[in-house]
Amino acid sequence: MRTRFAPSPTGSLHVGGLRTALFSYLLAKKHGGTFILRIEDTDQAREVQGASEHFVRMLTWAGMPPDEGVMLDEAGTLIEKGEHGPYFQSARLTKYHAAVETLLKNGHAYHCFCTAERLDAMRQRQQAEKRAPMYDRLCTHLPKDEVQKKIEAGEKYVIRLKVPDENIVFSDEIYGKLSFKAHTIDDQVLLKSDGFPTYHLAHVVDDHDMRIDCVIRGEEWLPSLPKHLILWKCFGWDVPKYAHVPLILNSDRSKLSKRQGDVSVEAYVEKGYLPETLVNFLALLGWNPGTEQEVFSLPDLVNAFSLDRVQKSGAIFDLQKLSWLQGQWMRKIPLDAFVARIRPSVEEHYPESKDDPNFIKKAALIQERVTFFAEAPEMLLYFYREPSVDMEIVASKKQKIEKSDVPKIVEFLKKTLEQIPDNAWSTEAVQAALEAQIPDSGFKKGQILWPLRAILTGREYSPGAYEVTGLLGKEISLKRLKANR
RNA sequence: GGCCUCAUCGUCUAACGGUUAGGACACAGGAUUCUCAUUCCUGUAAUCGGGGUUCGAUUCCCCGUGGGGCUGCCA
Repeated sequence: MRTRFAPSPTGSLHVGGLRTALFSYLLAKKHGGTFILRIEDTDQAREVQGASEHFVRMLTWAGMPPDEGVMLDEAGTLIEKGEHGPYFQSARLTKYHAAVETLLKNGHAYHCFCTAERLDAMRQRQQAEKRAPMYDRLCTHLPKDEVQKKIEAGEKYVIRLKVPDENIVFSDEIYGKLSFKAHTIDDQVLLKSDGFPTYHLAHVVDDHDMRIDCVIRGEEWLPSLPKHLILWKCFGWDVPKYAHVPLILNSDRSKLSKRQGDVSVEAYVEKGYLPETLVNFLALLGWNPGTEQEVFSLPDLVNAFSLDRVQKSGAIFDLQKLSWLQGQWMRKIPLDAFVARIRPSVEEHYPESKDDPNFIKKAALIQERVTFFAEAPEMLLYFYREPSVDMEIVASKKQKIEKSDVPKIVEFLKKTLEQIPDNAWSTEAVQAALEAQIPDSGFKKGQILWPLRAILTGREYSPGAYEVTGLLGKEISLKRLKANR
């Protein structure tokens, strides 16, 4: 099974593009096949420098680097690998020209010398008459010698497909039976006047050359499918399977666009989403496993994926579910990997954390409270810096603590904690000591633990009082208590 | 306008003629707990409308309605 992802290097990778790539990747891997990256750079005007490299980087980030076609070598330079290249369409011009020659020779295509002005006027007229804008085939009737004369005179021309008069019926892997009426299909331009092919020609020639078994692309291509089918037939080549994937939508159900949020994969990378999160989320957007499992790693997906469980209708990109999945994946990360990921930024904020023997324990406390790695330094602040403590927070009304009680509570905490020997200090020891003494203190557990936590962290919300006290150590804990008598 | 296409809770979706229409996110309650987060339990919430076919339609067919895509010498 050979599949491909074939983006146009006109900008950064779109989340919809990544999902199309994901489905292609999954289908290939499901069958032990090959996932190919081809670059469709036939529009010179719209090309963006560095886009191809960017695609490879994003695919690699997501865990699905191409097996064949355009990729990066160890040194990070863009290379092509594979027997069916070149994999940049701009390097395949002779192949397209040869294909066009066959079409011309067999009468499936013709030269068209119509100017942009004439075409514009024609379309306007058709619109005004409430007819579908289509090429009127003026140049189909040009005699051969006149065509020759015009070419020799240096007149600009394009090559158009001569659409035969027969209806098209086809079965898409996702949509099922599809039908198109012959007279609604336009004589598509195949070769532009600059000598470059249009998408339509290049797609068919390349997917044939590259032995693609299943073409997976966005639903927006559905209306031009009949043109492609006609081309396969004109060339006499076996038609691959086609799977058109439904669109990803904005919350107002329009095609996902930049105005309403982030559409580039890079934006999600920068925000700190894990590749696992985005891949998992995108897979579930339009596909379901048929079971109640929701959390899938890439290998899980390879195992479970099939095209027949892909949805036909577009799906709204739901940030809330994405965020929930991020939480799921954050908590799934092994502790040592989590530590490795937050370590650099934490050390940058608090250089002393580098020599902290309890760093791992502190990291463990925040792992289930963190959505993005970048939150870690802020969440660990009170371990490495003196927090400013607000008496309004310490004397919490919700915990039924009066300001006048605070000195007594602090006194109790000091007395109890001081009893713990320096070398026996630990979360467990703190817990044992406090729980043994609280019943006789005249206060409830919450009236004791809330102020302790608030004084040590300066915050309303944080990991538990025992854990914080245990990890902060006896000296600092008592120092902060004394400062807030 | 024309062509193609889609349609189940707010959102993502399951149910390929017979279910009290299921799950997840979100939301609301509750449990656990010193707070937050996590976890667990409970609840609110959907088959676009109208015709057929059938003993029986979410499911099959037709017609509406609504949405989306395409309608470029862009992809």
